[in-house]
Amino acid sequence: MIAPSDRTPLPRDFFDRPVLDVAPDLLGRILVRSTPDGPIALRLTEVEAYDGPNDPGSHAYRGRTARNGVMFGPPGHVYVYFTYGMWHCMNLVCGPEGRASGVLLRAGEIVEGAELARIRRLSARNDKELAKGPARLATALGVGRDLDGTDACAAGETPIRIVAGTPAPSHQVRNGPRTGVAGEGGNGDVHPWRFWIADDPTVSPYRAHAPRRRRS
DNA sequence: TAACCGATACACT
DNA sequence: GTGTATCGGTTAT
Repeated sequence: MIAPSDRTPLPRDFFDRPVLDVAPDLLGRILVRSTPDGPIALRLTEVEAYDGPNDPGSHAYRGRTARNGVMFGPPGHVYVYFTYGMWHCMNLVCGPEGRASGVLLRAGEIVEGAELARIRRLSARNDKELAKGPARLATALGVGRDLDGTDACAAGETPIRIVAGTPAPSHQVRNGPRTGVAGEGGNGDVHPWRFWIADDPTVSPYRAHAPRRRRS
């Protein structure tokens, strides 16, 4: 169950900070997804920061487009993108409006509504896999492009909100190169902006960027 | 119009 | 644990 104190979304000020401050602070927080069938709550265990203007790994790096427009808007809103022609991934917009920074939600532990998540994640072999990976997380929560631009800080029965939860103590926070971003993880390791909770079984395995095989 | 992007499932070892 | 097949949307040309 969600405690009454957990019904209040984190304020917009929480997200209106440098993305590298927000990202680790999101670990241990609870994402509450309201669906017609009931709520699903997820404790965040792994995130990645993307800093629009400086960050070649960010969708916003090349400027504003129809797809990434939400990233350029006010903080505390949800940016959802479609990838691999099959899946969605979910981000939270951070920093001041126009900065186009965001945090990709990579993994978490379902703490309420697991029965609803299991229906969407039939291939998961156990509950730890329900949201282990960004597309799995979005699938488990039933998040698609229709939720792009949702305000996660709004009051009332919103589709998505982030509540305080129990922030991960800093001594349990680890960071390292981001998954699947070109140039990271090798000698470069220029952006060790993946943050996770140490030893948490729901954190996704690290995979270096796979070089593309030339199309024949 | 075509190149490019990228997370997962599953088969296999 | 490793290798491979899978796709539609986005962007630049």
